[in-house]
Amino acid sequence: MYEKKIPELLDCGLAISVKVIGGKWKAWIIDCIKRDVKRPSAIHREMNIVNPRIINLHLKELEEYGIICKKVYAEVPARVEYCFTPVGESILPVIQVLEDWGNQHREYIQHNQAEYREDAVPVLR
Amino acid sequence: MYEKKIPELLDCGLAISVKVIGGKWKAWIIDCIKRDVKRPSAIHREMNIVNPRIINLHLKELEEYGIICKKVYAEVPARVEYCFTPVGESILPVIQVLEDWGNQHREYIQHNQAEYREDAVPVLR
DNA sequence: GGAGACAGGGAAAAATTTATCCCTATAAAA
DNA sequence: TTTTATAGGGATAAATTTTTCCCTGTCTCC
Repeated sequence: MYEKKIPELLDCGLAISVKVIGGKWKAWIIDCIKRDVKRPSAIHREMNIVNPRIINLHLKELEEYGIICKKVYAEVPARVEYCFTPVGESILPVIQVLEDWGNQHREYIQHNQAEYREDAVPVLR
Repeated sequence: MYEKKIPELLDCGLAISVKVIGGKWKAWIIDCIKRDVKRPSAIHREMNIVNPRIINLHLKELEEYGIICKKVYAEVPARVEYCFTPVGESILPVIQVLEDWGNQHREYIQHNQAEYREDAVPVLR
């Protein structure tokens, strides 16, 4: 387990939010659970381009934050399911807002970035 | 300038949004500009715990995405100001949503994380 | 002339996150 | 008995982001 050398600044609400949903694959994972793909193996199957190890790390992180809840059933082989906590439910509409904004401006942003040239910045008088 | 070795996946809107606001200090920078702290030197003064170099990198990134617009005035010494583009304006309420959610659940999340213990996960029958 | 404010960036190191590889272990099915 | 599915993690490497250090200039003020 990696130990941070520089303490995080979590004084602002946005830092908290970004910490929760900012990981590379967290959004996808959350989306899986939202669609009832809630067992580790099922999530791994759907997110087959992502290393399962990473998915597990993200799941554990979300669990630590209290966004998702891990249920271990006493079956053999063990069955595990993740579901949202109430706070986890409450972040879903927030994610939807981000999703919508991103979809609405994807082209603009990608176009800008592709076309960007330092020398194009105009000098005003 | 660092060149990515693995192409980004920007197929989902959330990935776009996180890309735009996900940098370590972007939120603070955006907040500065929102409060009319828009000159590099002024931003550097306010964000004095952050290395100016980093702030400049983030500013350039936001400019590339078309979130902020750089104005260079033909004065000596050169005066530079950043302001929002229309798309930049449109992300402000999104950030507010994140800010609000984070503030609302900061304690819960930090408490959970502090208390988290693997062995506390119950086994269901 | 020297100090400080202004805007900016290269090179390299450090920190952090993500990825790969290869293990453990149990039980059902082939 | 070997394979497959389940869940999971250690060690290490690679990729990425963030940080530090130290430069370049111009102009104003003392």
